[in-house]
Amino acid sequence: MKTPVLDFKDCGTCPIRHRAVCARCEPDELSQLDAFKYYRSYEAGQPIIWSGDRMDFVASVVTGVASLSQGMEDGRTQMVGLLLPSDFMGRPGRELAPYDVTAVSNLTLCCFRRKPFEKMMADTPHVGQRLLEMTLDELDAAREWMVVLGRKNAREKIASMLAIIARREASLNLVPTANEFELPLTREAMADYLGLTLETVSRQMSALKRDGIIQLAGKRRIIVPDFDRLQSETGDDMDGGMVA
Amino acid sequence: MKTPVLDFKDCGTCPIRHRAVCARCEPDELSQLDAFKYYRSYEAGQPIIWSGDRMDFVASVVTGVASLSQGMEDGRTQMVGLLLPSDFMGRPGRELAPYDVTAVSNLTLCCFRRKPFEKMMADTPHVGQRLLEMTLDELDAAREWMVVLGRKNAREKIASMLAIIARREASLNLVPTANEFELPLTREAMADYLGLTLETVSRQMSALKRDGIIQLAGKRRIIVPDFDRLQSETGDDMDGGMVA
DNA sequence: CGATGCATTGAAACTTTTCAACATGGGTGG
DNA sequence: CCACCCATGTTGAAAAGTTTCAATGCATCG
Repeated sequence: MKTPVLDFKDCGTCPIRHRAVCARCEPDELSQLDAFKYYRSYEAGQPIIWSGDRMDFVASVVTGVASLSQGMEDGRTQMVGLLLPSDFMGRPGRELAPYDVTAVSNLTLCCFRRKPFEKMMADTPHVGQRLLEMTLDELDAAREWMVVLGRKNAREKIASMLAIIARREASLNLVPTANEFELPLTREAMADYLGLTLETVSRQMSALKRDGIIQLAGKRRIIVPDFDRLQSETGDDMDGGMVA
Repeated sequence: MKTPVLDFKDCGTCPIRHRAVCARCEPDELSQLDAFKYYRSYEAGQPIIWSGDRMDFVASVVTGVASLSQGMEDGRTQMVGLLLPSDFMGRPGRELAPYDVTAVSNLTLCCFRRKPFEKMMADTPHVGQRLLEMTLDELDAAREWMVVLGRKNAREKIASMLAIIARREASLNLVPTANEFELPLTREAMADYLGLTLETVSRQMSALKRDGIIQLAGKRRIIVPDFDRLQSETGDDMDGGMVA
């Protein structure tokens, strides 16, 4: 498999230009960023960072999906974040990575050397402001996920995950809901995301298929004939559910 | 019961002065804040905000404990945040509250009217910078909690909660670990925090007591004879566990 | 074509929940 | 002042849901 070599010399053609941490940068600020940015690509499954590693960069996900996960020493693993295009990785001011970061699918990052990025944040308030907005959104997402982990049963967990991925997929493509999409996770990754075993994930996927909530085309492509029906399996409030 | 009337005219005597969102404000900025701040107190158990309410203020917790929780319409509830002194409540730019907020213990808030606070954030970058730091810390805490919810068993969950509360208690009092502290939560609140039923919480508390990991003085006061022993019940790595 | 990695399915074991009864302990009103 | 009451907490036993262990299926890759 050949890793595609990216060559976005120009932020103007960047697919995440309007949603990433640089969303509100002016042309001169983009060229400032350009001075200390570089792209890196990873193949599906490759590790990007191990917990405890020194991290000299922060980055935006340009294409693909990455996971943040935390391991317990006896081997149990919990995914604590799923980074989709435009999401931000790393923390300004932090030397050591607190989580394992893995490329879930083929992935391209737009990396910024950490020190100059921190300097830019100090000098250019709206970069920090944008990062604050994004961090608050991530905190909301993390809290929504806490409800899934703490209070939903296995079927509701699976349905919730599918609904969330479908919605995010749709929002990237600027359509209301995606009724067909590629599931970027293995069964094991889903299990780590949902706090289940991979067998339970497999069983519940089969059950949702058997009940006609979803169809599978191959192992990874999901078809949702009726999004409301999927939504009603999540256990969430039908309408008011989403945060304002 | 009489609600104590607070009268911190002066930020100089404020117990959270050095940790809250205003930590890095200069005297002139504090007097700016003073123009649109006010204190409110609540008794243990009182609701502060219901999900969906209009929220015209943001606030710092001065004393006491508040909870953020999300309900599912069938009655299941998951606590998604526990706000201790110096923690920030509300989101600049957001009109409607996404969670129920409840005073867990007697509570005093230092409230700022939202609009002027937003203006101040725009004009005074370091307020936003401080809020970004605090939000990133909260995100870390939320992710740590996701591991607890997703991968730990009931005993580990209880031990984790006790260890975390003991540590936060200690850090407020500037001592390394608190080996005796007041547990501010009812069994039901603990259950909502941990994604368990209150019966399971009760059983595991009894088990930890039976095994000598903790002692109970009354219903709420917890004594931890050996903090390492408690820590070893959490399932976490002994030392490297804490994020850098 | 056999090996390897991922996924599915079954049955037994285990953990947590559910339902129900009982305990405790402060407060209130007789 | 005491009895009773209500909220909170504890404990037991059966039921339910999830995990564990084990076998099998299916596709891809060398």
